[in-house]
Amino acid sequence: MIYNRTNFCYTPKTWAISQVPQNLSEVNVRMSETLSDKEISLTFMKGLQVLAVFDATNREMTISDIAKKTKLNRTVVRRLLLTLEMMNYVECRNRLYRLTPRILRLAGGFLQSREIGKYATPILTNYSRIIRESISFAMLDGDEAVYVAHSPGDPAMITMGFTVGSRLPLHATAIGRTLLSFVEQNKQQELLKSISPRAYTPCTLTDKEDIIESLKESASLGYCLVQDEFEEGVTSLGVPVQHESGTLIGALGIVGPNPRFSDKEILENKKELLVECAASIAAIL
Amino acid sequence: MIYNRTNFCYTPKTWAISQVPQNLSEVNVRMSETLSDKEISLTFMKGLQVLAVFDATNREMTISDIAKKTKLNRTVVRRLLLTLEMMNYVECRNRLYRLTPRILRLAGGFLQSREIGKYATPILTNYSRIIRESISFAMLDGDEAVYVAHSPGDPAMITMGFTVGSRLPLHATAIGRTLLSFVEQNKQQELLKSISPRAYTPCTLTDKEDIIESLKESASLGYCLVQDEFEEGVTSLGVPVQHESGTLIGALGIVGPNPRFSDKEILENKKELLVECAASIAAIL
DNA sequence: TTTTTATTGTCCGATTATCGAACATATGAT
DNA sequence: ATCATATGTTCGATAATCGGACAATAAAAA
Repeated sequence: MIYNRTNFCYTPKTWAISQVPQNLSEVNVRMSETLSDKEISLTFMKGLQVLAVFDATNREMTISDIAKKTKLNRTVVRRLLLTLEMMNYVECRNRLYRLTPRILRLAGGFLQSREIGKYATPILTNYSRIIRESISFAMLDGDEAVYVAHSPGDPAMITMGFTVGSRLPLHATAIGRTLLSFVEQNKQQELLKSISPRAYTPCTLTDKEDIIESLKESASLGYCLVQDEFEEGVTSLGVPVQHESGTLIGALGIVGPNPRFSDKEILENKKELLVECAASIAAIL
Repeated sequence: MIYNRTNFCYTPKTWAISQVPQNLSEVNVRMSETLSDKEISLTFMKGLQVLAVFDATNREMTISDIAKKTKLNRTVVRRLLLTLEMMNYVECRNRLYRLTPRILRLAGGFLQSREIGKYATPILTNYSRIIRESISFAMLDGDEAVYVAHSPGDPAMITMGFTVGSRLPLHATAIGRTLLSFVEQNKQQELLKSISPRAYTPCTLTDKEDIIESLKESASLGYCLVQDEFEEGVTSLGVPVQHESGTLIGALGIVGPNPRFSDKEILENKKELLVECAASIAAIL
């Protein structure tokens, strides 16, 4: 007998409530109310947590790293990583685990859907030629805007590193504020409650009243212009992509140094083209 | 007492071996040999299977659809889908489940990694301006080439619907054959064994000897040119992206109607620029 | 080198989360 | 109305997961 388990302690599903949703704001509140806890698969949740810790800044991690970040038991993380490795979603090079291109298979169904992959992207590219700006198509995900399609225009512009999958705050960017402005009212209320507006620059609107004011303005104008609020010297323009019914699908945005947007006429022209582009995309969705 | 379980039968882990890897060729053979089956998490595997059935052609499905496709028990699929729904990775609109933008969080760590998102994409865009062609960056995943970055050049070109996450066969495309040609020898052998070359057009090389011949030619030339083999009237050009050490990272490719590649000089020029682009990308990886 | 520290690998009993047949119900087509 | 199909729900059986404990290994410090 080698193992001497004196104070063996099996802590049961307590963590299931306290720990699984990485940040509570992300979990749809209505869901957690209606869905009873036993209807869900805890192991799968943990696995998804493990996958989700790989982000832009954490590209490769050790088992322990991931265990710390996810607050999961190390041996559990290990088993999940081995599972991922066996399925070729991750690879391990001297103890550092990283995602493989196989991971795109999980998102592939979304990215390559007819709507986005096949139709939206070409339209974006088309208009980016006309407007001579890099156009992004973002959708609402929790309290963030997510780029789901992107037409790189000016190479200098995308050096900021925004690509498909990039996430932006809703309150400080034009594309985000557009989403916030044109989303259905009750969702807007909910989001406004949940977000805590961080000041990216001294210009960032952090007071919720101010933000609401800006949203109202955008709603009446049909577009949103944000200057210096996410990055100083940078202006962004956003327009909504809506169904005929008015329901929000997403938003288009262009970004550039302030001077590009200073001329009223040019701005107006860009806006109109962007609106046209949004209509084209809405039409095929 | 309502329930009358006469012939209750609990079929245990038999499926774990027989059914989990959706197609066996995809599972790294060495893995399944070294990794014992109890070191992996079966529930997580099933969850990943469920996510993976969402692809370009199956964008929204019912629980039963997914159960059939994954060959998993319906109630199991249901539980997994509810888990995904609770975590906002899928949404359900009148019984049809579909992926949400949240899914990009799983792939985000890959797409936005410094290498690909921040550096590679701008370089691609840059060179696509110079070459005046849409350039794609693909990596090897199993027996397919996966687009991990893409610079849409000519809008007409990408109407084919290839975007990030798209998958191409290795044997019938230039970018795929480039990967196959420049990958390490034993991996090449392995892949050649596993693939069964489908004839996409009458021109497609389906005889493995012929393919090997073509691979050798590409290896000596340093690039790969494939005409009419994936789609008639279409030519594609591929060059490898390699570390200084020679290890393959991925491949760049451009695609277009045959006439674009017919002029020897223009072709040579495009090739050289593409090689240059590949070197730039290799340098920052 | 040796010591220390951190990370990883492995074991295996305890126990719970998962499984899935069975039944009930809802939906939709003919 | 009838049939067919999809979904919701239950609950006992049990197999998969959990995780503390220890060993082995690697990395860092003395």
